[in-house]
Order: sequence, then C-alpha cells, then structure tokens
Amino acid sequence: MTQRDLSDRQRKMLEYIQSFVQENNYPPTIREIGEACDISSTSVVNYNLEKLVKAGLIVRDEKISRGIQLPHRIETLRIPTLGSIFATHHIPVPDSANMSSGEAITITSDLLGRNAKVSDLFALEVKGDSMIDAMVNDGDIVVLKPAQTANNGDMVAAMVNGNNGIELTLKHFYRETDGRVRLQPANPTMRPLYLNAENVQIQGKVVLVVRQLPG
Amino acid sequence: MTQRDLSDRQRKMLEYIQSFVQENNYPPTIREIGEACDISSTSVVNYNLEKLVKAGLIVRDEKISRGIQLPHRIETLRIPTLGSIFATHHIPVPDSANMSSGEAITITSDLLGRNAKVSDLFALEVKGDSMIDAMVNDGDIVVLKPAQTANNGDMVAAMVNGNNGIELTLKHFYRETDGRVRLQPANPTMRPLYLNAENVQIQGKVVLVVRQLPG
DNA sequence: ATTTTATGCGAACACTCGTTCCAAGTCAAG
DNA sequence: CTTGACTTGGAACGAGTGTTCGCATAAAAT
Repeated sequence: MTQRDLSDRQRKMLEYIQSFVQENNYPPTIREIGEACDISSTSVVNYNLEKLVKAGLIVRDEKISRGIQLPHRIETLRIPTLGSIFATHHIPVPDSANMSSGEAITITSDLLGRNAKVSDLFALEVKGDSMIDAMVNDGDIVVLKPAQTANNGDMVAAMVNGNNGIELTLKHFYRETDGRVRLQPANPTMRPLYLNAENVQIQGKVVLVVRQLPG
Repeated sequence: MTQRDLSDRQRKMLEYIQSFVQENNYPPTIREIGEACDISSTSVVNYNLEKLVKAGLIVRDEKISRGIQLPHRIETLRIPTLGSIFATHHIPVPDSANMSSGEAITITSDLLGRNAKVSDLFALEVKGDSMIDAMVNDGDIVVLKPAQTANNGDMVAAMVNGNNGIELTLKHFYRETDGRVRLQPANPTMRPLYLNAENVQIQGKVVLVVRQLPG
C-alpha cells in the first residue's frame, strides 16, 4: 500500500485532516471526518484511517481523542539571535539559558537542509553594509552552525585580529599552502585578507542567509 | 489580568501545554494537564484555564476535546515554487491547483513580516548567477508577492522585452521622470537598463530571499 | 467579626469519541 | 455461480472528556 493507490474517499479524508489541522491547530475526531466526507459510520472512517496509517500518511495514537498526527511534518526550530555581526566581543556559546531568554527567530527545518538536526545553531543580524562583499546586506539574518574549523570556500563568521584590532567579520574561508588563512570577499573587486592562523578564530559556518525586503 | 500576574500553577500549566503540543502535535486534555501539574480535580484545571483565556494566553473551543489553542503562534506557510527565474515564459498565476500539485517550500510567517498574511505568494528558484548584481545568487530562493506595479527601489521580477527578446529578470525598479523605467542592478559597476514602460511587465515584488549554504 | 474574593477539591452528569461487532454490498478471481 | 477479499453501513459499548455544582480553605476587604 503506497500513496499511489488510495481510494477517492481516503484522499478526501487526508485532505480534510490536513485542512482541519491547518485551521484549528488540533486534529479532527473520527466523527468530524465522517461528517465532512459524507461517511455515516464511524467504523468506515476508522477503517480508512487504518489504511492511511498503513500507507504511512498519518500516525494515530490509540484510544486518544483526536489522536491523529501528520508525519513528515516540517518542524519549526527556534534559533537564538545572539547579537549582531558588528559586535567586537566574543560570541557567547549558545546554551539553554540563551535559548529561553534572548531573542530568537523561528524557521522551518526545510530551509536548513541537512543542518536541520543541528541543535546549537545560532543567528546573527548583520548590521551595516560592510558585509556586502559576501552577498550579505544590512539587515540580513545569518544562521550559523558552531565550528572551530572550516573547509575551503565556506562562509564563516570569524574573529580576526587585524589592523583595526579584533573584529568579527563574515568572509569566505581558504587555507593557503603556506599555512596562512585567506579571507576572501565575494566581490572580486575587493582584495582578500591574508592572516596568520592564530589571528583567525572561527566562530561558525553560515548555513543560511535570510533577507527580508520591504516589498 | 495580564501575563505578569499568573500563579505558579497557571505558569506551569501553560508551559506544559506548550511542550505537549510541541511533542504530540495536538493539545492535552484537562485531565492530562491536571496529572502533569499535580492537580487532582478537573474543575481546578478548568478554573485556571479560564484564567489563561482571560489573560489571552490560550484560546479554547468550548465542549471540544483537546480544544486548546496557543494564539500568536508562528504559522507555517506553504508557498508554491512556480519555476526558476530563468524561465522565459510567463509565470502562471498561482491558484489552488498549483498549490497542491507542484513543488513548494514551507516557511514560517515570522520571516515574512507584514507580508505573512498575503495568501498568493509564490517562490522562484534563481538559476545561474546572472542575478548576482542584485545580491541574489545561484540557487537562492526568492519569495514574491504578486504585483503589477512597484515603488521606486523595490526589487521586482519582471518580464522585459529587451535586446535578447523577452526574458524574466530580477532587478531594482525605478520610474524615471520621462516615463521610462529603469531597472537598476545592485552592483554599482553594472549599468542600469532603461526601457519603455510597455516593455516591462512586473510579475511581483520580492519580499524574501533565502540562501542555503552547504555549511 | 463578617463579607468578599480567589483558589482548591471531589463528585456527578452528560456528551464526546474511539473501538468493536455484525450484516451487507461490490467486484474480481477461480 | 461461488468464493473470498475489500469496502461500507449501522449499532452498541465503554472509556474519555468537558462541564457543573456544592463545599472547603485562605487571604483580603469592609
């Protein structure tokens, strides 16, 4: 039994369940499904619900009212916003304390791809347009995965000890053959930054960039 | 009654409801709340639930099992992906048919700001790096709000009838004093495109840009 | 001291709701 | 035609569940 061979009735039931959950934030009862799908008997609803379970399209909690769940659901994740990328101080390590107290954004797991399961993601708001060279603009939100190292080409947030003192910046990361680190702006007209490895402390890899426009 | 002056018991109940919903995708019953919060009587649970309703922290559907909803919840929105920005054909108007059949991405309403309530948003995947001048890269997903007109500075997807025939492009929109339209790349080193208004057909305004990085 | 208000407990009621059983209809295979 | 699997319908049972009522306790107000 796959998704392919469903009866019209079962398809209609599934659609109703989905729309009901969307509308009410809780699942429908067997009788509500029956009424909506023109099924007079609860046993028939129950029968077809079991078919949907076998097809893997729903999950049921036995003996529990409204115990229908839609699996493969896209989860929402709360990601703490630890600060802005302009901060010159060290980014605090995210923990449960930060999670509950500070600001946060909520995003759906489908946007994170294979990083959806990473538990200690954190977000930074980009202040100012100094990061425009990395295709990241003022007001953008970047979601990062904590990391101490990076692969060539990764976009990283790093504390760099450069000419202007310590600052947090967003650049593409490359390890040169001479052991130094090259922080490459995305804009080809801007020159890369060459630094000794000890002057670059990687805070995390950027896994997502979100830009909200006034539209 | 505001959120401030809740009893410990009421706070505990609210926390339990939130975690229960997160876990089970459906709300708890009065008795489940009572058991979790060490309340022996269902009437006490009911009593305190009414307090939470007065405080605006929950919504209840009367006489319905598990009829508790958490308001101000961040909703997830399904946005149909109608194609890529490289398409040279007209973007079909989104309707319910597209919604259910085609591909789609799901995002949280908090990312959309005041556009969260717009019902006919659609998404396009950016193919190729020709849009890099608008701070949008290959593989990015742009979410658009349907529009026939735009304000100066808006980022729009538009069909332009230019030198290379009709094509769909992503640019910043400006209306010149002489009635013509200027499509301005974000990159200052690239020259704007001046066109007569009849050769520019706006498809929609970009309200969100999402970029997923391999990280 | 008395009343009022807020909160809590237990019990009972009525309706909701999942479950189960039996009968019947449909339809393709043998 | 007969068989058997699949599907549907109707009914009833029992547990789940929201609601309501009376009463008790404590604290604040009068």
